[in-house]
Amino acid sequence: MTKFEIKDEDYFELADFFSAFSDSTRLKILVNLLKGEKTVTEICNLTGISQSAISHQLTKLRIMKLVKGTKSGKFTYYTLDDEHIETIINYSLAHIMEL
Amino acid sequence: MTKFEIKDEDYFELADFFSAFSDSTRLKILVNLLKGEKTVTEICNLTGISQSAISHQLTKLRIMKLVKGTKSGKFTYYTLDDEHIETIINYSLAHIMEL
DNA sequence: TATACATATGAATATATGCTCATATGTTCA
DNA sequence: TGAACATATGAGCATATATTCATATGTATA
Repeated sequence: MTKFEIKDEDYFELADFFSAFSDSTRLKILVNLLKGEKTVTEICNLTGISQSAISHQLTKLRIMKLVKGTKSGKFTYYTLDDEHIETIINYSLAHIMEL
Repeated sequence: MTKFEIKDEDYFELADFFSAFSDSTRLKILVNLLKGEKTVTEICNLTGISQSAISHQLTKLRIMKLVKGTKSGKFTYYTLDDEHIETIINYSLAHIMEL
């Protein structure tokens, strides 16, 4: 049971948070980053999704503070920037597996 | 760490699952149902959202098997139909409160 | 230095989504 | 029975979203 008051703006913030996980491309990116740091090209190869689409989604994930990108030479190394991602994805994955 | 293989279709299913939580109206409905069974009109009054909008979103939540509606006379009593909802919402709520 | 590689990003487009409005269906009760 | 109430749903509309295509920027290397 939710024990505290949830303000109207909290619902929008919460909806935005869940939106980050509501797209298969972003989920694929996040799941791949669970295994460790990756460059954009590596994520493209692992997912089979175009460079542009991956880059656009990484930008969104960066804005949402879920991933972090570190530039080094011609590469940008991406890592997860939020410790809750793994728990939420694994919990929800276990959930849909039950169905 | 995710220990098993995630199939391509699983990503779409997972994205659909998160989509259920990615709208403030649906979140408001779900949070209100955490407190127990409610009729459509009660949810409208508690949220200040129109009957039509609530009914449309309840239909979506029903299709996604997150809520269940039981007709009795002129009322339809809605309840949560998935034990994971409370955990996921509370965990994510705690998360955004940290920011 | 010229070329290939790595990444980011704007514009255009197609599709999805959520709301309102109107209305249909069914129930209760005076 | 007729009016008020409760809910569901289709159509239309406005907005959001994801992708592709083209291109810009920066780096490495032959």
